[in-house]
Amino acid sequence: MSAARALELSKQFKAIADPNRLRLVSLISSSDGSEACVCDLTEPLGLGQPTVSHHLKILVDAGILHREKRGVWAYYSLVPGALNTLADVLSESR
Amino acid sequence: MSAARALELSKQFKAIADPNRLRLVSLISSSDGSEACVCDLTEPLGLGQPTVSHHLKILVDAGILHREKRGVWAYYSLVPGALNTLADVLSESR
DNA sequence: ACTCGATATCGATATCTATCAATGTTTGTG
DNA sequence: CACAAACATTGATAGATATCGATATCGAGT
Repeated sequence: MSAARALELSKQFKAIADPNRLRLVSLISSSDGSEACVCDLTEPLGLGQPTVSHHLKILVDAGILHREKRGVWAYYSLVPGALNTLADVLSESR
Repeated sequence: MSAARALELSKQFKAIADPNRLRLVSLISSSDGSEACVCDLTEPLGLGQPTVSHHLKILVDAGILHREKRGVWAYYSLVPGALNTLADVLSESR
């Protein structure tokens, strides 16, 4: 694996290598319609709103979540295939 | 996903969420006999021996690598199934 | 236009992390 | 036993990160 490829992948793995962000991804994927807004996510995580927004931004910047603003609410959903790419990397190194 | 489970998984994801450690796993898995000693890993990574030992320890502590001392050399290999578990977690959240 | 509610951004801080130089430990060899 | 090689550990430091409080932005309704 090239250093460049490793750096690229590590950015995505870093994004999910946090307990609260893992729970965010899990909560969103199991939400109704596979999307959720920030207000639905602060309470189950026990974190403040700015902190949740911060984590969501990291996941969006890493290409793992998609953000769609509808009215006052921001809806977050999984980017199709993003996690599969990471899963494949791990599966290939068995 | 429970907070405890998320914390447990995040420790393993943190272990591989580093470009040098991703390359270590890749190098080891593609090595002859699927194992490598520290002396084989410092040069391709361009890191010092203590730094490589540090990264390997993190991967061992996370349950991703196995360490076997034979003579003066320490041979590192993948723990069977460890990466598959992580891959499955990602696949389940599609 | 004004206000309110939802979300994002900013600033600060405490904690963690990666790296290296130096040193310690262990194993094989003469 | 002394020495050398492979590896681990320690100490120090610079950089990254998580969290929070305060503030800014943005859209909806009155």
